[in-house]
Amino acid sequence: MSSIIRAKQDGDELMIVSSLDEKFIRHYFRLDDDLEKIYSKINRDEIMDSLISKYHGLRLINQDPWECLVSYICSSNNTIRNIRNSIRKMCECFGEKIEDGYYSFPLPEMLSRINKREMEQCSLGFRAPRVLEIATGIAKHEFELYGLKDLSYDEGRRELMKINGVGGKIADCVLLFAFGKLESFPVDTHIEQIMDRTYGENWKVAKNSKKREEIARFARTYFGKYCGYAQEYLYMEDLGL
DNA sequence: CTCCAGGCTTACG
DNA sequence: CGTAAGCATGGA
Repeated sequence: MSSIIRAKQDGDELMIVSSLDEKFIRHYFRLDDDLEKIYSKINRDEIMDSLISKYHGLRLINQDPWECLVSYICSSNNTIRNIRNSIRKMCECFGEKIEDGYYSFPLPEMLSRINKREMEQCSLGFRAPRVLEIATGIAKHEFELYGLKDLSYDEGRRELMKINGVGGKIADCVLLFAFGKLESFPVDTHIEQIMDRTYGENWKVAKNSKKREEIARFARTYFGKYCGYAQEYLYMEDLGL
């Protein structure tokens, strides 16, 4: 599906120019989410209350699962800047040209035919073979990524973590940003630091690898079933936009 | 030069 | 079980 969406907002009026139908647009931008209801659930303290005021209207999106999965495989031990550059290069090199300067995200079938040498221009480092491997697996129908939408959060997470290069954090990102599992609470380095300095030690772990799991578990009980939205607002504050 | 970045895998006790 | 090195690349 290669198509451009042009969007701008004037006050509370959203203008969309696209060849895609309204149903897709509403789904992609999650326009039918009842934000006030979600706010009332996650608004547990003054901190979240101020974030809700500051970023009022901020929504999650329903990204394509394949694009989302590859993007976060590329995020492993990497900077946001390098991730964006790598994704852009993959689109330019292996995607389809839509307009001047606009390229679609390459499909699994395309990337499955790319060799390591051709992939080097994307600067993916040790992540490149992981991307090519899962592209091949999906192209050959050995892994049914799009079938995961019908699974529960826990089931989907187990399946995603079977993929080489996908652990708990990346699985949580795909579940939240592509499959709309709002009970997902991805904990990366940023969120870990935010949670440490904002919510102290509501979890008991010295400093082992299970700490992030414990933070996510706390967040789920603290913010509730829409904690994914809480994560988005916390992360937004850390980006400092 | 060293250290770290929207982590994960593997090796070793 | 648990912890720690290693991983490619680019920027501070």
